[in-house]
Order: sequence, then C-alpha cells, then structure tokens
Amino acid sequence: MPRHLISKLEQFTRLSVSDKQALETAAGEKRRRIGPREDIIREGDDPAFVNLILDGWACRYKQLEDGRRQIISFFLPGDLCDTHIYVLREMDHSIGALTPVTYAEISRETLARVTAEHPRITQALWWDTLVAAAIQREWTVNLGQRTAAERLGHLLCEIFIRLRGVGLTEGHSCVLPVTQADLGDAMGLSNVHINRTLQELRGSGLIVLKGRQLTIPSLAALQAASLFNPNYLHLDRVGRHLDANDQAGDGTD
Amino acid sequence: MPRHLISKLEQFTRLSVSDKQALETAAGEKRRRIGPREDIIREGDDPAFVNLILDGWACRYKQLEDGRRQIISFFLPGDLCDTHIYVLREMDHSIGALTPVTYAEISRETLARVTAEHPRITQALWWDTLVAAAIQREWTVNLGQRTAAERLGHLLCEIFIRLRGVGLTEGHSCVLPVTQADLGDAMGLSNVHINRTLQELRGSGLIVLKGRQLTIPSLAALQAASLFNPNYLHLDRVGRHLDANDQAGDGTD
DNA sequence: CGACGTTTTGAAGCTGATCAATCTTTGTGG
DNA sequence: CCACAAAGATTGATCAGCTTCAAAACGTCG
Repeated sequence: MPRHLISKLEQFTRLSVSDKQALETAAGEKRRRIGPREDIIREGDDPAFVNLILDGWACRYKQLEDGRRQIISFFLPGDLCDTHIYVLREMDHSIGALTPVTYAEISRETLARVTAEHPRITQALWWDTLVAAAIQREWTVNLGQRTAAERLGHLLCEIFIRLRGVGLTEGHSCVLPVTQADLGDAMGLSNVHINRTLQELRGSGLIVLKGRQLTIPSLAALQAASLFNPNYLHLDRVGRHLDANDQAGDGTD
Repeated sequence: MPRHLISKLEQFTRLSVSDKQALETAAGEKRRRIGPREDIIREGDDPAFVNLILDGWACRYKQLEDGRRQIISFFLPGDLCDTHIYVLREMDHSIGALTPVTYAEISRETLARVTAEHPRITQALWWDTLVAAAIQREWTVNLGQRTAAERLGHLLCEIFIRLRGVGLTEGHSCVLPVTQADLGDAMGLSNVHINRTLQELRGSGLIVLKGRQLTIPSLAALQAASLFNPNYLHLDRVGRHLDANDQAGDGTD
C-alpha cells in the first residue's frame, strides 16, 4: 500500500521485491485516518513515530501567538516526515491534515530494522530527505524573491512534478485539494490576493483551474513564467548505480 | 581548531577527549581560506566534500536568472554544510563567503570513519542537522508572516543565540560582519528598507548597532518584539543521556 | 431548501520597493 | 599622514504590490 512512497523512491533507485515488501510491512504496522484540520502531531509533542502519508494532503505549519499561520511545507501521498525526528525531544511545529488523510505510524525500531537490512532503502531515504531539505530552501527563495504570480506558479510546478513522481497526475492534470486560504498561508499571501493571482495565471492561459482540478497546459511555459528550475528536485536518477539487481526479475515491476 | 563546532555539539551532548581529537583530525585534513564574495562551491558543481566553517561568515544562496539573489541561510563558525550531500549529484545552490572565511574540507571517507567510531559524534551531528532544518523552516515562517521589523529582529535573535552557542558573544554583544544589502538578500527586503528597519529597532532601544558591533540590551525584549520562540533551536540538552562518561575526567573540559 | 464554507469582487490604505542623491567609513597609495 | 577611491550607509520622494475590510456570489452537502 505505500505505493506512492515506492514510486517516489524508485525515481532515485530501483528497489528489489524484498525492499518493497519491507516497506509494505513497515507501513502496515499502524495505520490511522483523520479528517481535514485535524492534527497528526502538535508543536510541543514528543515525536514518537515517523509518519508516512499514504493518502491525502497534509502540511507542516506553525502558528504565531497572534494567530498568523504559515504553512511550512506540503505533505503529499508518499511523503515521510523527518526520519530522524526522535533525536529531538519535542516538535517545534505541527503537522496537520488539509484533506482527509490516511497515514502510517512507523516506529523508530521498525525504521532502524528496515534500513539496517535494506541498504538501498537507506540510500533512497537519504535522497528523499535531502530533496525535502532542498524544497524547503526553494521555498525560502520563493517567499523572499518571487512576486505573487511567480510564487504561485512555482508552487504549482513543484506540486505537479511531485505528484507526477508518485503517479498522481493524469496527462497535464492533477488535483489541487486545498483552499485558496491554505495556498495563501503557504505562500505568505492573503487569500484575496491568491484569488486574484490565480485569475491572472488563468487569464494568461498558464493554468486551468476548475474546482479542485488543476491543468497545466504547458508545464514548460509555467516554469518559464515562474523562474522554475527543477534541479532542486534532483530527479536525475543519481542512484542508478544502486539499482537492485541481486535477483533476476527484481525491480522490473 | 574546530573549537566552535565542538562548543556547538556540546550543547547537545558531552564529548570525550577522543571524540574531540577525532573532530580535530578530520578538520585538519584540508584547510582553505577565501575572501568575501568568493564561492566555496557553486550551483551545478559536484559536491565532493563536506565543508566545515572554521572562521568567518558564509551563506547558502541562490541567484535567479534575472539577478535577484536570495540568501538561504547563514553559516557561522562551527557550521557544517550538509553532511550527506554527496548522495546528490550536483549542487542546487551555491555557498559563498560573506567575510574572509577559513574552512575545512572533510572527505566522505573521513566523515564515515569518524561517525563509525564515535557514536556520540554521530548523534550530535544528527542533532545539528535537524536543528539546521528547523532553522530553515523558521526562515520560511519569517519570510512568510513577519513584518520587516519582526523579521529582522528575529534574525538577530537567532544569530546572537547561535553565536553564543559557539562562544562568539561577549556579554550582550556580538559581531554582525555583513552588509545591510546582505541582510536584505536574506530577509527578502531591499537594502533601503533594511536600513530604515534597523533605525526603527535602534530607535525603540531594542538593539545598539555601531559598525559591525551588535548589542542586544535585552534579548528577552527583542524576542518578544519579534515573536521569537527559541524552541526550534533545541537547546534543551536533549542528548544529556549520551554524555560521555567512559573515561574519568572526560567531557569536563 | 438552507446553511456553511469557499470563491469572487470592490474600494481604500499601508508596507515596502524603487530611484537617485548624499554622506560616511574604510582602505590604498603617494 | 593625507588624498583619493570605492564600498557601504543614509535620506527623501514617489510608486506599486499586496493587505484589509466588507459584501456578494457560488457550491456543496445534509
């Protein structure tokens, strides 16, 4: 069932049948389901598990004393929250659902066992962690330098490509199941301005957005308009040399 | 000589004499010195080493096609660039010096050896990595939600506390060796507005800034004004239980 | 149908950007 | 030790992008 995670990791390296089974087992241990606006974990809590999003969208966020909320990152299906979080004593931010979410709680011990026995998974999780850090850096650039239209366009490019990596796009389309207010909290813009900026992107034909269905007629055009350079997602199959080949037939499915 | 790194890590766990010697040796292998505005590594380069800043200030940054520059994070003495960066094939950002900088290049092999032989160092580096990620997240909040004055005040709190952790403060003062334009590139503000915001902070008595000498008369007051919550720096000695105690006298110096 | 959440629109106001000039500091060479 | 150059800090004036507030339209679901 953690097929999205597997798809994602296979962008980096090919996994053997046994690798996939190990992930399967780990993700099956403890499964939970929550509704939108519910929290998976809160600032101040002791992080006991690594959470794996199986379905739905969640986010990291932080709320200032006066109510301002910043969404720090989006969690899409297949995303894993910090694999070493248990080194720290308490959460410095919260993780909450934006849509109905199904996720797996993976214990520290399980994760340790899986990585000890499956070096390719270890490598792939490293890659995933580094890409997550790169995305966070890119958001810094996004918030610091880009205009509203560039910023939003950039986000949509990123989301589309990430969803494609986990098999959740269809042609030029994908879902965008969050409210405009959520997008605003993520981009540091008011919901009103998000609305106007979306209209601007629609007006210039860069996106088609009907309800929760997003279509990007030309990803290249949206990328160009948003100064989007996909290099930070590191989709260049760096880990080719780690492709599983220890058993005939492995990794071909 | 990597005394700043050692100071920093000892905020998390106590290190034995042998731990410190290992860091000493690793940091001594290859030392380099560069001037301000020179790069340590550039976007597109193949990351061969982990860089340890021994002296001076550097930064991660990214430059957009049209020249806009965002400083993504500051590297202070004792800071280590991503310890697992070699998993990726090429840098998605650059690292450059803001002042004259001395740094050590640590090879992948050396780092692997040190961590294999020194579990406390491994743990401490994990803590360091997670704190670095938390800082990046906090910058996202900073850029997305805080006003110019809050943003700048927040940054100054963070820098002061980080410098204090590596023994580079004196009483309520520390150096601030970067230009206002650099601060602007880091905070997503124009240099003009940085200037005016600094004057505002000076005017309200929250900071004293003469040349490159920064004094924060009341850190608590600046924190309050900037909505600064230090929890994300995880300075609560989480790793107490890992304190080195395998040899009498260890860790007490 | 009615209610609630979400999107859309309009108008007014503020924060911070831009541009351009001046002042100050630092560093360098004579 | 002074003169000069270059970098950085400061100031003023104008402008643009985005926020805020408020209301209306739209959708969706019990």
